[in-house]
Amino acid sequence: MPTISDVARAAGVSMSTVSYVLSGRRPISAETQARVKAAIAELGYHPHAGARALASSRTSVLALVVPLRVDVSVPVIMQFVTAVVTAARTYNHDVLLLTKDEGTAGLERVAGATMVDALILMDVERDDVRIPALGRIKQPSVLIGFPDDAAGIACVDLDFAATAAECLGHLAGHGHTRIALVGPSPAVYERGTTYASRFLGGFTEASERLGLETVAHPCEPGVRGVRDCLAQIDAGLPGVSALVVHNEEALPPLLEELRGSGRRVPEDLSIVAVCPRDVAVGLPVRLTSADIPAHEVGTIAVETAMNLLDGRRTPGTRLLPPTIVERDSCATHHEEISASSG
Amino acid sequence: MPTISDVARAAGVSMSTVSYVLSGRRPISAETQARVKAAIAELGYHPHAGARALASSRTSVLALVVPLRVDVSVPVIMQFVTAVVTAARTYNHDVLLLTKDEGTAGLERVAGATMVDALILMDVERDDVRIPALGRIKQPSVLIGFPDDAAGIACVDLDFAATAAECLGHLAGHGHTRIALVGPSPAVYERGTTYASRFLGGFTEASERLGLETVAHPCEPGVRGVRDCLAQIDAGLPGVSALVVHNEEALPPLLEELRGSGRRVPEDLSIVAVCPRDVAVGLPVRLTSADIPAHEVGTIAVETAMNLLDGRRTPGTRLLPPTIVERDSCATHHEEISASSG
DNA sequence: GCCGATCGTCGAAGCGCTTCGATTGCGGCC
DNA sequence: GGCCGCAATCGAAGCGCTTCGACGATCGGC
Repeated sequence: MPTISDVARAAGVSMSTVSYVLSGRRPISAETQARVKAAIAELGYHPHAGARALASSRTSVLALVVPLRVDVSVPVIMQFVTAVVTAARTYNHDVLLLTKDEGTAGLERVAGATMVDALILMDVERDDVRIPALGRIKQPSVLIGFPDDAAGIACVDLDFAATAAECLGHLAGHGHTRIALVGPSPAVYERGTTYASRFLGGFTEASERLGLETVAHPCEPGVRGVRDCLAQIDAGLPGVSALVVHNEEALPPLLEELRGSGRRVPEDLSIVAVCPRDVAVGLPVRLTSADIPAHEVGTIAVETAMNLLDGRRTPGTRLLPPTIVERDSCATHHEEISASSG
Repeated sequence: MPTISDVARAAGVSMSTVSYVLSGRRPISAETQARVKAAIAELGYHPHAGARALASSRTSVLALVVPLRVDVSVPVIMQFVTAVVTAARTYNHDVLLLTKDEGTAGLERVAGATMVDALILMDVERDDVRIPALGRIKQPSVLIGFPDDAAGIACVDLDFAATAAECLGHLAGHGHTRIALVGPSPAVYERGTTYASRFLGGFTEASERLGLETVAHPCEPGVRGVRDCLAQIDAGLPGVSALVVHNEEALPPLLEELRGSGRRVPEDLSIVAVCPRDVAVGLPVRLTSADIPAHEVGTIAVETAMNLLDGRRTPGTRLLPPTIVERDSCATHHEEISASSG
């Protein structure tokens, strides 16, 4: 492994000149730059990350804390991860992968050891124990999600309240007045993952504002969960004509169950789902959906981290506006057609 | 951030003594150890990772190269990742996440910069360009998967050939003689991911050995892919009574399609799937399956990397034996019952 | 009662890099 | 024509840690 002084010797300059060519922090003449770069290429020189980190206290590594065994769909998590890693690379950073179940210890380890420049945390909970830990750390951090007290912390997420309102608005615009929410599994609410309650809050609020009749039920995973949830909905709101589904995992069994019981989508029941685009189009019925903009959220999280690193102040909170894409799961509702009761 | 010399001063010893307490490389008296540890705890000292890497040329970081947008199911990838991260932690290592689409550059970057101690690569292809790159790198590496020329490279994977044989054996044991393979999507074969061809090879070989009548077809993703694949199978092997499905993503639409066309599982058609346990039990019919031991593979990959780091020679290749778990998708076949033709 | 081993500890030399003065030419200005 | 200022480069001082050789003290053996 050649070192910077090998390069310097080969190029006939001093170590510091090589360093400045690499960092661009001081002007170096074009000819010298060329010689240095040639030497670097010829020797196959790579600066030693540890030495660099030691001297500059910059690591070019971002920590990403991902949830492991959670109730949120794995492909969605992976989309966030992909987005973060890709965005990080555009800033010449790599990503160190931590798991949420290491809790506070993982954060303190990588931060204390100066292994990373900044941290990005996914799956933030209402009263997340990791939030106070972030205060004890010298590196900046960005949350994907939203704790109860987001004061002074950079957060990025989809505006779930607005998304819920948008879904209801869309259905109301199609003449639906009796609408049910199929929510995430109860475990998600219990854990205090706030996207669930933010969505529910937006749903309730918009329901009142629009004068709709609605019910909301969480939905356990699996076929049985879906069946139970549908039963509760039918019992609580007879004649329901549309569903807002905020639960990716429930979608396949839900569609299957509806089909099995002879309810056609969208003729008998309209659906608006909240899910990534690809799951919306991958199902038997192409679903009208509010997109989960994982890529955008991940990218913004990294950008925010970089801004923080450069000392730029950034808006504490970024709530991305929802986008509803119309597909084949929403029909216009006419009162008489579905005047049934369950 | 306190440094080792702060700790030394606080404990009234020299820096080197602190270092030896931490590393255990030289004997230090119990009292001294106690004082040093107390000082460490009190000051909240964490060794600086960069400084440590510089002085010891050990980083305590493993690189993990994951495929991003591939045709292999995301949850399965995530299981490997989880296993690797968890196992790495038991060896006090962290994991740097690289994406396969960075290709050779990513490997060279992290290896050249001495950011990691060893590399673990997933989704290895027949003639993977990354293999030669590994030779130019000073760090050891472990493959999850199997290239054509595995000579001298540490590889870990499920024994897919044996798995295929086991699946056929299981079905043959239930009296089935006309069996079709629903393979991965054609893209997987084209990419040269060898697990597909190893499975197919094992399938063909066992089919002949057992005197079975079989066909094999790749299966495109989605409902249409499944439909086409089934049509081809019915045309090519009329009266087929069992399916071996080596394609997790196809399972849900496959079951749905069968149900839609009135073919019951297992009464009319038996199925053995190759997939992780949780997808096997999460479907409408609990599938008899050959497990994909992601956790075990990931763990062994990390162990192997650690052995390599410690200079221990390890068996170049680890092929894990298959395990078939019987569930509800396999029925005993009686000639007369399914004497139909398509 | 002396010698060599052994144990526990210290000091100092790096590891490879960044960065902050300092230094050297040079052209332009009064 | 001397001086100032700038552009381009160099030298050296660390950054925080590991590790090797050295050293004093203790101890058993003869």
